[in-house]
Parts: sequence; structure tokens; C-alpha cells
Amino acid sequence: METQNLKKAGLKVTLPRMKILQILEESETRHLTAEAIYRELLDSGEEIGLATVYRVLTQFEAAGLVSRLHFEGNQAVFELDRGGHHDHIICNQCGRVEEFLDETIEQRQRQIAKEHGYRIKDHALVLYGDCLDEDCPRRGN
Amino acid sequence: METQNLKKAGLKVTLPRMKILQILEESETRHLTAEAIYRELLDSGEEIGLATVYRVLTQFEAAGLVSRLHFEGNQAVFELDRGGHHDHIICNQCGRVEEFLDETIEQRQRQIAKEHGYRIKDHALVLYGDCLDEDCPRRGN
DNA sequence: ATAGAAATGAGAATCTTAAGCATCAGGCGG
DNA sequence: CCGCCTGATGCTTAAGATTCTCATTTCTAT
Repeated sequence: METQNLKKAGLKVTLPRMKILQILEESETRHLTAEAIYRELLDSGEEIGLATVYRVLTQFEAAGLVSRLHFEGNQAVFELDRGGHHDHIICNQCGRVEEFLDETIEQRQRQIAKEHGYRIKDHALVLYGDCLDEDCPRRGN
Repeated sequence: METQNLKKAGLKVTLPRMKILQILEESETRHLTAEAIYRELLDSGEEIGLATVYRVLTQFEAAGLVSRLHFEGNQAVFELDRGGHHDHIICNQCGRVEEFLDETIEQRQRQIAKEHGYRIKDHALVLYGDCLDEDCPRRGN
């Protein structure tokens, strides 16, 4: 229930926050821009301001409820933080986003950071390619 | 010589282009924002518009002369393409950028893409941490 | 040198995101 | 259950980054 997540995060339970959380939870793609969330809310008849969407997402991020991802392009993408760290693979054609986790890579990253004299805090790995899904507009090309 | 690179890239040899290429070649950090390049040109007495810097960098990118990197934050960072692919490790405190290449990671990436049914075209890996350099503002923290 | 095409500079425009501020709503005391 | 207080919201405006427009200038080939 959204209410619980919000309270746990120390955020007052308000309609906009619940709705946004709900959209993030129910999203098919699980990776949404602020704009996309905003439009979805408008479409479903909610009265909400884009500023609120950004504000709430930023608060969610600070609270650890969502992650803000910077893929190529200019818009940030938000995803609900479901616990496990993972990296991303994105189709250049259809925009599909998939998640993966590879312990070998994770390990090598830690090792590399150490070798370079860094205390690693975070990392971002994104693979870009063309997916071979039958719905992909450029399948097989 | 900058002239050669420009001609090879099929770009008309102009003063702004040569100057920008030169700055990219001689830069200590090797990772510059458009703004930084612009300011450096202004400081050295050149008359140039910010729009030109962006335009030229975009052309350079299209020509394969430079790469545009999207680290955290909103500004893109440009680096001269010296041939070899590499990934980046960035200090959260001092902004230092270092490059690395790890064949194990590269291999795993190809493997993962294949397993997920993607024809991989590109990837971006950035490690964020705190460097232990003596000049780093938060050394040892 | 000269014309034609392409490049530049300055400023306006655009896009994304973050304020500022007046109004509204959720949570608590009565 | 009602009303207040503080924080939340919505709208508008702003700020930062990048692109576009267009008149003017610069290359390159002749």
C-alpha cells in the first residue's frame, strides 16, 4: 500500500504523492520521465502541476523510494527502487529498458576503483543496442 | 595538426573549429564542457559565440572527432576521441576524471547483451567515488 | 580577387527542472 | 467531529543548457 511507503519515508500522505507512487508501481516500463507521469495523471483526470511531479519525485529520490537515471537524451528517468541494485540495457530503436546484474562486472568495478585509488560510492552502467523483439520497429536490421 | 583532422572529417577549416580542436587537444583534464571551452576562448582573446561552440562540438561529434559524455549533472562533457574506447571513473569531490579499460567487463557486457537478445552498439560505464589524491578537497574522508 | 556556399555571432527560443508565492489540505488538539 | 497550523500544491516565473534564426562574415574553388 502506498500509504505505508510514504509514512515509512517520513512523508506526509497526500493525494499527489500516492498517485505518483501508484503510477511508478504499476508502470509497465518501470522507467518513466517526469513528463510521462504528469501526462498520465492528467489523462486519468487528476489535477496536478508539473512542478509537483518534479518536487515529489525529488523527495522520493531523497527518501530512497526512487532512483533518478540519466540515460542519453536530456530528460531524467525515474524508477521505483525495489531494493536490488541493477544496471540497464536499452534498445536504441524502441526504447525498451531491461535490467540486469552481473556479479563479475560488479566485482571488477570495485577492483578497478581500488587500483585507481578511489573509494567507490556508486556507478552507472548502461548498454545501448538494438533489441530483437518482434515488436521492435527495427527488428532484424 | 588541426587542419588535417578537420579536412579528414570533411569539415571546412575555419578559425573557430581549429581553436576548439586545439583546446580539446591541449586540455589538462581532457573532459570539458561547452561553457569551459567557450570561456577559455574568450579568456584568450578570441571572439566567439557560445552557439558556435555548441554547433562545432556537435559537428565534431557527428564526425567522430569527439565524444559527448553525460555524467551526472546537467552539462554534457566533451572529450577528444583519441581512438581507444574507455570508461570513466570520477571523483565526487574534486571532479577529477580518469579513464580505464577492463577487458573482463567489456566481455561480460557483450555476453549480457547477447543473453538478453540485444545487438550491442555502445555502452557507458561511469564509476563515482572519492579519490584519495592529496589535492582532493575531501581527501581521507 | 570573386562569387557562391557554408560558417559565425548575437540574441531569441526551447526544453527541462527548480524556485516563489498565494492557496489548500492533511494531521493533531480540543 | 471541527478548526488550526504547517507543510504541500498549483501556477507562474525563473534558471540553466542547448538549439535555432538570420543577417553578416569567411572559406574554397575558380
